[in-house]
Amino acid sequence: MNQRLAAAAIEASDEDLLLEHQLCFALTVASRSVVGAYKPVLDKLGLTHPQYLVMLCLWESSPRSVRDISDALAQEPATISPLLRRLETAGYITRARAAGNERALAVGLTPSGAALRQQATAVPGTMMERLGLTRDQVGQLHQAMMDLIAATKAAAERDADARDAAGT
Amino acid sequence: MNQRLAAAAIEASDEDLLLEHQLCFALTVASRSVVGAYKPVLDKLGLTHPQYLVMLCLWESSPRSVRDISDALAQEPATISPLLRRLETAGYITRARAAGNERALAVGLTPSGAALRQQATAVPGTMMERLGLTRDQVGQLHQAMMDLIAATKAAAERDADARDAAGT
DNA sequence: CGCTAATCATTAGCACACTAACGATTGAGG
DNA sequence: CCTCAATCGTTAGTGTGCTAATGATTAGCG
Repeated sequence: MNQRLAAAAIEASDEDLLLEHQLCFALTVASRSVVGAYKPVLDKLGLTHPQYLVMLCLWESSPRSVRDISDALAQEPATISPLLRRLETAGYITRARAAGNERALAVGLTPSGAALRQQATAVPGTMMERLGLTRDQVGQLHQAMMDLIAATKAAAERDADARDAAGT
Repeated sequence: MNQRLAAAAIEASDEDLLLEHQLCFALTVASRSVVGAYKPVLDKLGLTHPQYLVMLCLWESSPRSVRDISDALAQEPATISPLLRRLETAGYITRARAAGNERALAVGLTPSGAALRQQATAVPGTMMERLGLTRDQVGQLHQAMMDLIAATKAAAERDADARDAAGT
């Protein structure tokens, strides 16, 4: 029965290849569009969107390591590293060796970076208003995205398991 | 009344700055994760995800101009241009001057590029299965993304109008 | 205690994605 | 006709984002 459903679900139709039907396409465009909608707002703070996310991260807790930040943002340390360098140049963060662990970095806030939080408090509300979204709508979309992320994670783990089994 | 609702909607709360509450964050992670989930599948076709979208575009209609493709994919021509060069190197597309308009380009499919469509027909179904999504779920998410895109477009137009008014 | 494996951050190399600036071609108005 | 503005594609420059490789440090295990 599950077999039949699965078979039915993956039955290929020519219409499935239409660009306009692709969820992945709609998703990437939505992501780029929403990030783009943040631009005029974040420009006032002198931040790009990825940099804004790093600052949110540090306003919640600091100092923290590069690995810690990269885990929180679901990105590779290699992506975060140059980003932090730019934030340091901008004068918002400090980068020092962690006490008691010379290989880890302690990424902290400068007074300027800490002060920026005050201006940033207005950003989420401004964006909801700009996009004409209610808190409920944001919450529902957020949940839908989290479910999608969980689905990709499950797929990645199945792939990893399959690789392990093959490698055995 | 609308004023009161709007005011209530944008009332800033400290919790709004929590990374975990940001729709934009969930959206970017979801986008990267889903694109990442395509990677093992598209690797078999020798395509990156953006390249896959260009091919979908051309399988629907070709030859077409760079401008036409960039409009269909909601991207800048400057982004598409080097992407097309790589697809040409891969042997999937041709780039020739358009008949009757020497400045436009006619981007077409090679036999190899046209043949690739057969293998690609399995991709959407494979991805639905990989992510454990039904057609209904995909449709609902797709609609939610389209609504979000429309909201950002409306915001961008308001910004443009405001600029025009200021420039007057 | 000492060696080996794991962890941490960075760099290099590739591919997007954007804005701005540029040369080439075309169209539209005088 | 003919100039001038608009359109087309490309390039340059900046900023992500990834994988792979590297050097430095630490931890774990004999």
